[in-house]
Formats: sequence, C-alpha cells, structure tokens
Amino acid sequence: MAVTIKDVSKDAKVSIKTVSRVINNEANVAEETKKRVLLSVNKLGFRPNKSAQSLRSKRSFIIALLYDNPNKSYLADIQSGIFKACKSTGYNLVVQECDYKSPELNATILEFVEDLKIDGLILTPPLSDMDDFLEDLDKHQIEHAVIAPSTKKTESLYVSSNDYEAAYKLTLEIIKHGHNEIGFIKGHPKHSASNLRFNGFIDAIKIHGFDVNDAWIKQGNFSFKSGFDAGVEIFESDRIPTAIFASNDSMAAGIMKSAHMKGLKIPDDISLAGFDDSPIADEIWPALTTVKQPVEKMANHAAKILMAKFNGLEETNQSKEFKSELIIRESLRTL
Amino acid sequence: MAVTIKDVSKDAKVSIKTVSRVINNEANVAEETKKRVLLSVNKLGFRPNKSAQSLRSKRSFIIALLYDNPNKSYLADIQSGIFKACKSTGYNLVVQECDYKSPELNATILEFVEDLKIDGLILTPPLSDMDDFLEDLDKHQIEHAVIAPSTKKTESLYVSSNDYEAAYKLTLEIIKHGHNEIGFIKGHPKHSASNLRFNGFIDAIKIHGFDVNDAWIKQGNFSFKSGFDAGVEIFESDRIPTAIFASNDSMAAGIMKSAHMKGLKIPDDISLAGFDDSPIADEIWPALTTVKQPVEKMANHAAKILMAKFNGLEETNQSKEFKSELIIRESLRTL
DNA sequence: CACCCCATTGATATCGTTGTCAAAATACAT
DNA sequence: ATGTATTTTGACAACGATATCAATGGGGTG
Repeated sequence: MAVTIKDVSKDAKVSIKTVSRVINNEANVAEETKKRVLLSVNKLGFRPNKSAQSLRSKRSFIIALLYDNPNKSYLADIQSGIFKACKSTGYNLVVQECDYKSPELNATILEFVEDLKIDGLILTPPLSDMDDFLEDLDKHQIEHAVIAPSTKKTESLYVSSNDYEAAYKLTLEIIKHGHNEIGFIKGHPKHSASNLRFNGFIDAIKIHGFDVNDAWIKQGNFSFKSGFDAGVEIFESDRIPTAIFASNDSMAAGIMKSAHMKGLKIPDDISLAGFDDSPIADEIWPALTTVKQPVEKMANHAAKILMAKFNGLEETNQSKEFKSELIIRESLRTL
Repeated sequence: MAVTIKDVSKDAKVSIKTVSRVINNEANVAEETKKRVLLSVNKLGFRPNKSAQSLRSKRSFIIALLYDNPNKSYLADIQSGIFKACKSTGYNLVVQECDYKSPELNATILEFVEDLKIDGLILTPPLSDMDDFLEDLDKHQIEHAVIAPSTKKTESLYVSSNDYEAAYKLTLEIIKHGHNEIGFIKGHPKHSASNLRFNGFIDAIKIHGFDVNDAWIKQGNFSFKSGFDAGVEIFESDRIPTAIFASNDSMAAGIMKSAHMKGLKIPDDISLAGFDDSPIADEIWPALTTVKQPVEKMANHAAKILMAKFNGLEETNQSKEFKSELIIRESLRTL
C-alpha cells in the first residue's frame, strides 16, 4: 500500500492538514513542525497522490505541448527543451498533435485542457499565430506560452528568435562574399518566420542598392520538394543568380539536388545558404552555411516562464527574444 | 460549473451508480435504462472527471512513451504513430526522456508510473533491450509494449521489424549489382537492430561464397560522424571496396562526405547503401538506396495492442513483426 | 492582570468518481 | 402459488488530498 498523508501525520504527530501545508510550502507553519514533518515524509518515502491533489485542487502538474505537423527535428528539439524544464520542476509533459485547419481545434483543446486539468500549454508554429485560438485561451484563463509568434497581439507569454535580424545578417554575409545576384526561397506562408526571414533578406539587399529579381524569388513551403521545384524553375531561366538563400535547410537541400541535376556545382557554380541548422545542414555535402536558432533553449525557457507564472513567480523570468547564430560552412563561395 | 454524474443521475432519474455503470459499459444494465442515461449524458454534455476516476479506480487513461536519445526523425514517427492510436481510443500520451545508463532508471520510471497511474508504457530502443528493466516492469505488473526488441525474453508485448531479413535482401541487391567487395558499417552496439543488420549482411555475403574483408568492417554508432570516420579509414587503405553498406542513413551520409573529400564520386567510384529511409536519404545527393521500415505503423500497432490488453481485448491484436521495404534510389551502381 | 492579536494547528466537509453490498424486481423451476 | 436464482438498481463508504473555519496558545499592550 502506498504511503498517505495520514501515515505521515501519525508519524510526525500532527494533523493531516499540517502535513498538507508543509508539502505545499504554505506559510505559517512553525519551523520546528516543518522539520519534523519533512523528516517523516522522507522516512516513509511519502509522495502525494496526484489524482487526489488534482481532484481537490484542480491542478495536475502537467503541461501540454501542442504542435501541428512540424519539421521532425524541430519537434524533437522543442520537446526536449520542454521536457528538461518539466523534469527539473517535477511537472509532466503530455503531447498533443493538432490540426490547425480543423474547425474543432478550439473546442478539442479546451476539452482536453479541462479534462486533464492541464496547468498550461506551449504552442509551436503555426499554432502560435492563430489569434482567435489564443484569444480563446485567454478567455478561458488557460495559461500558455507561445513559441515564435509573428506578432504579440495577445497577453500570451512568448519566446521568439530574431529571424528578421538573422536573415538580414546572413544576407549581408552573402553580399560580403561578393554576390549581388541573389535568389530567395520563401517558407510556408502560415509560419510567422517566413515573412520575417524574407523581410530581413529584402532589406539587406535594398540597403546595398541591389535589385531584387522577381524571377529569383520563389514561394516554397519549407519542404525539400518545394525547394527542389524552386531550384528547377530558377535554373531553367536564361540568367541564374550567383547565390540562393533558402528559408530553411530542407529547401536548400532541394535546391542542391536540382543544381546537381543541372550539372551545376556548389559552391563553384552557385552558392547556397539555408536556415535552421537542422541535422541535414551538416550531413549534406557540401555542408550548408546557415543560421542556428537555439530551439531547445527557447523551448526550455518557454516552459520555465510558463511554470513560473502559475507558481506565482512572475518577476523572475519573462518573455524573451533569443539570438540566432551564423554558421559558416562550405556552401558559400567568395566571388 | 462542470456537469457531474449527479446532474446526469437526476436528469435520467436513476442513481449515480447506474450512470457510472453506463459510462463504463458495465454488464447488467437494462437496455432501456442505458438509453435514457446516454440521452441525458449527451443532453448535458457530461464528461467524467478524470481525476476522480483516477483516484478511485487507479487508472488514468494515459500511456507513456519512454525513449532515450533516439534519432530525431525516428522519435517523431514513433510518437506520431502512438499519438494517433491514443486519439482514436480517447487515451492521452505523456512522454518521458530516459537515460538508459542511469542506475536510477528503474526507480524513476516506477515512481513515474505510480504517481501518474500510467496505464501502460511503450519502450523504444535501446530501452527495449534492458532485460532487468523489463523484468522489473513485469514484476510490478506494469503493462508495456516494446518496440524492436532484439530477443523476446520477457512476457512483454512487442512489435519488431525484420532487420535481419531486410539487411540480407539489401545485401543481395548490392551483390546483384555486381559487387563482391563490400564494406559494412555497424550500428550502435546497444541497439538490437545493429547485430541483426550485420548478421543479415554477413550471411548474404557468405552464401555467395564471398570473403569479408575485416578492414572494410567498421564499428559505428549510428551517428553521422561515426560514418564519416569509418569512411575516412576505409578510403585510406590501399584497397577500397566497390560498395559500402552502412547500418543507417546518417552514417551513409557520413561516408558520402568522406568520399567526396577523397575525390571519390558516388556511385561512379563507389556505391553506397543505407538503412531506415530517414529524411536525409531522399534529400541528399545522390539519393540513398536504403530500407524503409514502417516505423509509424509499428508504433501505432504497439499502442493499439497495449491498450487492447488492458481493456481485456487480448485476442484481437497481438505482437507482430513488420516487413521492411527495399527502396532503390541512386547511390548504387551496376558494375 | 485582562485583553486582544496573530501565528499555528486541527476537525471536518468536500472534490467526483467507483467499489461494496444489500435490496428490489424479474425470471425460472417446482 | 411458492421458493429460488438471476438480473437490475441504489445507498453509502471510500479513494487521498485540500479548503474552510474554528480552536489553541504565546506575545504584546494598556
């Protein structure tokens, strides 16, 4: 049989309520009593029954990660960051795949939260940008932290990365290598990062007074295939750029393939840059020059500020923008 | 205020206990009563309070996925398969990163299961092969299903893939392309699949009466770097094989890089095969000939038989071996 | 010394289910 | 018609915590 509060209370010769006070760190317990209770707790190996706690106090010590069809390595990194935060605070993590296009999304998640008494949610793109959903969460007072939202319309906690700035810097780096005819592959239109990265690119180009050739700007969706298709199109035109900046690494890999098939060598005939530093960036040849975002750290922070919030420690940590890091590898050539 | 059993019982004019019987599908409820109760349940939108159910009946309708540092895309596939099974049965999924080397692994997980009243566990390699851990689960009567165990020593439910056979067939395919000087990169020694794949390779080689050149057999650990290092070593020797079979795609990508650096072209100068059909296999150039395992389906099945078991439907589904599929791409050349 | 205040403690109700067990209703056998 | 077995139902306890609120006791004040 498991050890209950009652057992502890007998052992420590106090009431069960006092034991409850101690394990919940409530104020107004005499120091001496507290010590005695903790001694008994340890001696008996007492761990509170979560179901009972949850039933009575309507909190579960569970947070949930919501995602919709993300890049696999991105998901793994996010999840790992959150998990580590949970582990250090004794929370548990449940995961929930969503369909951001489903009309029942809101209702489904509200039920889910209510049923499991989920203490808080963490959202990843493209969920991070579904304003009506975020508002619904606010309305129902469901605590949540948002990863990489494009704007901050709601009261939500958030963590973001400097996508705009990073794309700007990477573009500068490409220009510094002597390129001024640069193509760009856009990301998934529903992902907040797509626009930020594109704008960073455009602004860096414009500040140098270079032209943007619309034939070299292609709409992708972050998939390998969309990169490949974009590459095929670009390489079919009579004039090709000297460098292409793809909004993520998978699309850059797609371009690489289309280049190979055209007999173009990278970086000799055409330079390439990606974004994200996903595993493929370093496993492909030549290795991709790219931008690394501290995805795991961001997720970790999101989980921490979320838990800090519903534990009433709002001051300690807050919403925050993380800096990305330029990673120079082999796919960029100096002209 | 949420709707409770009490509300339903009043509305349907029966006792709470009878409502409980209906929502738990217990026997010995008059058909007519059942109908009336269900009507009220729907009318009021009643959903049972999980905390209360869990407290009283010691089940949570939660299953957990345990993993230790797997390949990221593998994890995402596994998780997705499990999640879908959960969704269709109303279960929830919590995830738990483990350290298979930790001496506290068993204790940690036992506590975790007990605290959350986890109904069942799903284990991935290398956890699948930790016999003392599996025995501990048996001893504590913790339901679990194991993905890709190397042997079936315990009573555990399992799903596996035919790694041996698939490696055998892929090797045959390589031989059919005219190769008889073939290298092999082994996988992580703690992963069950590593030996199976190696044995499949060796047996296919031997049945053709070919030699295995020990200098071409390298120990890897499934990482890109270990593949790269193995490639460097192999390509430094005076005689190099005409083909190399790497136990997974990441290592094959590593070999590819080392080949490129040596000025060896793939598949012109050396042929290559991988295993797993991970995203990189199709995003690298030339695309890898490899073996695809139905990872998501396997995980889905594991979750289903697990839940079927503790819902007393043992006959319907059982442990099962899944077939892999040979995927022929560009990295293999006919001599 | 009487009084009040506040920190500390505990008795008891409560959360919303399921488990136990006995009562009531019905079916079946004689 | 009577007794027995079986199905159906409900009253009430129990799961193990927290919430409420009152009781206790020591310290300070006038």
